Amino acid sequence: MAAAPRTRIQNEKREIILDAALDVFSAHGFRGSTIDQIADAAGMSKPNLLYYFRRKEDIHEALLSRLLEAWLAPLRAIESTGDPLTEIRGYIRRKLEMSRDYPRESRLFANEMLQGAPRVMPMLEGELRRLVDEKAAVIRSWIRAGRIAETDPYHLIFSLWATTQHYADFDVQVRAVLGPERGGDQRFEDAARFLEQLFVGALTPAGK
Amino acid sequence: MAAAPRTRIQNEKREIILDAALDVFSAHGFRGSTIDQIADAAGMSKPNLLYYFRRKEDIHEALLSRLLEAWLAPLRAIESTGDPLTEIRGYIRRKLEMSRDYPRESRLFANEMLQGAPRVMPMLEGELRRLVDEKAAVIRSWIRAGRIAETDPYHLIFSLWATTQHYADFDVQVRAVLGPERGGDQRFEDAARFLEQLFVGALTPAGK
DNA sequence: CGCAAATTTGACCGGTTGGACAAACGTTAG
DNA sequence: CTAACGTTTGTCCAACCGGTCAAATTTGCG
Repeated sequence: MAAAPRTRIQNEKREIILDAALDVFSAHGFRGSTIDQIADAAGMSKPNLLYYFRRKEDIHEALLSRLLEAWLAPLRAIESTGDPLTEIRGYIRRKLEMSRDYPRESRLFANEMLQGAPRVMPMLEGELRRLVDEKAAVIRSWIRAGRIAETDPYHLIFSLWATTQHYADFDVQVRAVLGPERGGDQRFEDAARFLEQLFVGALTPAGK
Repeated sequence: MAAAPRTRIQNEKREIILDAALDVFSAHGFRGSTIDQIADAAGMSKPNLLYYFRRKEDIHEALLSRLLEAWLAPLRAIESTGDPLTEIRGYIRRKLEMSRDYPRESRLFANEMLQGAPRVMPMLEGELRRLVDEKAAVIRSWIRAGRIAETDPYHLIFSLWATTQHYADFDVQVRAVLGPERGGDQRFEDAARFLEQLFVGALTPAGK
């Protein structure tokens, strides 16, 4: 495996291309995007772009593999040794920050899911599944210890994903419904407050 | 407005085309789908398909307008006169049934959102926004009457949408994580149980 | 049946798309 | 300075795409 040596310009231009491609792919999906669109957005000619990435799919692949790393990080950060409700609140906050700061990445992932995950299926069935199994076991141990209410750990995780990613993937809808006055930047703070209340409220054990 | 008279064959074939197009559009989005793909899936030649729908966009438009009606119905069905927690449980059940029985429609809508809602923006800012405002007022009246806990009605609605639609839009991921044994049909029953617990648990007023 | 209207098909068209290629242009290290 | 290497561009191509059209076929009705 000889590592391809990269020049300074190569590193810069590849970064510009990936950023432009993220715009395009996250909005139109792989098939719905064209190399010309990406080249335009990157401010270069199509042949020039193809000098840095030989095929359209190479760009998409680079984006996805980079995304998947960042995708699992917040879940991995949940510690079995911490206070359960604090850990979950922290997870909500991290995922919500990702929706606010990296909405295009979230939409790229959503696009991949809608298409049936043709390119990331092995990762879903492998790495992701193992990680979720592991964290589900942690949640179950919290339940057994009476530190959170009895609940289905898998569907709890799905709900955390769904509610937080919603603010990136369905951003247009959220903003349209809230209107200009309530749809400003503070919608993420409102969401954080609401979601912490929702999950903490439902997970606080009956005793307390 | 002269209603275009339709023959029996026209009604049947248009239905077949719309069904095939729903398959294709919901997986690849508008730009990522081709007339040939749809014609193939519908079992007819491209010119034949274009005899029933003159333009690709006409098919997409027909699907969307049909979808939007069904989309608002469950929310509309929430009655201010009913028992709050029963109404919300019913809403969860109806939305979850839609995710189970009409996942392609959900994905078509999700695709439209990811693309920035170019074709349904007026509906989001008009009809949808008005309806959500109306139901948010209902929820607020429940809160004022002390029948459910204090909460943000808009983000509550977003969470209900997100959690229920997740089982259609991210179906691949849900099935991959649950695996073959737990990812069978009963995942919707498990989800219903979990979500009712989640929202009822968080919304039950402090007194009770 | 027999005929008009509805349906289906194959051939075709102009524009777009992903990608190849060689020539021109820049950069940089000796 | 200059040769070698890295970068950029214009041109080109075959496949694909949305859509047209006229001819052929089928259907429904008196």
